[in-house]
Amino acid sequence: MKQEKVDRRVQRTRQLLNDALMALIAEQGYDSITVQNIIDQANLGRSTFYKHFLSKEDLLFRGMDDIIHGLIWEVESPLNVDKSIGFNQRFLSTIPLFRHIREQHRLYRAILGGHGIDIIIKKIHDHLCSHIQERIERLLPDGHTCLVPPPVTAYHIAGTLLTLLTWWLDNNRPYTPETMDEIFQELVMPGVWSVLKTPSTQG
Amino acid sequence: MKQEKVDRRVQRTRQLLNDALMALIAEQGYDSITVQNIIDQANLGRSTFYKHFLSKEDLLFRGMDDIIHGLIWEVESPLNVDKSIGFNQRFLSTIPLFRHIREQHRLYRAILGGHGIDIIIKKIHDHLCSHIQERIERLLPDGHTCLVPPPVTAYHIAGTLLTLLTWWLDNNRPYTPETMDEIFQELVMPGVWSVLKTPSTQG
DNA sequence: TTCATTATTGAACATTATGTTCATTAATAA
DNA sequence: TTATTAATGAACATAATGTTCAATAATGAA
Repeated sequence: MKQEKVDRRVQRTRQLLNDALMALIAEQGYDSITVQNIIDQANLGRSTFYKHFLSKEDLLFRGMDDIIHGLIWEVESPLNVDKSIGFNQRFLSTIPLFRHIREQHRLYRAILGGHGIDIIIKKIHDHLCSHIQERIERLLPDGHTCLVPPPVTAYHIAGTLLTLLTWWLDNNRPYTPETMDEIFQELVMPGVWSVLKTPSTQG
Repeated sequence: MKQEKVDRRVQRTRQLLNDALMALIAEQGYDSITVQNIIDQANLGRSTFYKHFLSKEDLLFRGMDDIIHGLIWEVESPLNVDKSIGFNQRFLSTIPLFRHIREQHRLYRAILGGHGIDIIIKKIHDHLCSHIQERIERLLPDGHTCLVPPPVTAYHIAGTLLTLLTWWLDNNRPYTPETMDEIFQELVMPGVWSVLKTPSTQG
């Protein structure tokens, strides 16, 4: 039902600019990139760039949805969702996530690592947060109160995931995705179960 | 034993520039600050700025040691160090840390919050890391192997601390430092004890 | 194929911030 | 008091941003 017929040239130009940006990010990081670099890489005219985007930030923002959806999909993928999940079952497998990141580790290292891209990290964190919060709420019995409010717990889990990912990328991925998942389960989940199981009034 | 006699004018100028930067960071965040803003705020000439610093980054880098030492001191403070600490005692109280941050929350929010300053966050994380790693090693029996290597665990703890701090600052500090410490102990420490107590070969 | 429409091009331009230079003025230490 | 050193501010060079416009090329629809 799509009636948006975008001119072939427009599609091509946007694609070229987006690819150019991603290539440059993976190559030299984000901060030092200039509009000139981008149009050189894409081999397009200066005015063409500004016909389509306001700035390199604008190009980044509109392109990052692809990256983020690709990443979130790995967390949300049907294989990871178990509707009958309970307190003693696995809450979240991070194996697909680590595998996905490994496949494009140069790009993800530029985004998450050492001098990462703030705004994307924040967006990824936001998405992870709301997804994890949903999982927590789906899992809690009605009227159950926790020692720590679920939004804080979700924020914490998303944060630890990003921290482990960052460490992994900055240290050249010394462990397999499977091992990283084990580390996540052992290091993060005990505290999470602890605050989810324990109501404010100890019981 | 200090034989460095720095000209009064030099001290004054550097102090003014540093104060100006901190005030601007707390007021409008770091990214949008220009050298012009800084010298306007400090009420100094343009060439004076470049006599002392190479760029606003340079000014930030040389000034941030004060911030970082102020913060790290709260974690390392004698009250927090217990040489006889053992597996079942408190590993780290974060109360002084949250109190310290609360005192300068505008500055710290600009540094750690929403659009924080990457390079400082990284530096703080590095310092926390090595401090926490020392604590872990001081605490482990000789020859004890852990399920997760202590450097990873230290990296994780430092990350969670910064995550909780960031959440706290970005949400206008809804809880007391004491409550935040409780959250830290309940959410983070169970996993940490779990991986420290458990050797690679389960025992 | 034709042709009106729309996108790309590149050069020129205005603007803004950076970083340097230097002669003049002012503050400092001794 | 005085030699030394710092601050000043205006002028300048540089580099990146973002805009404009007339000429050219690609596109889609008939």
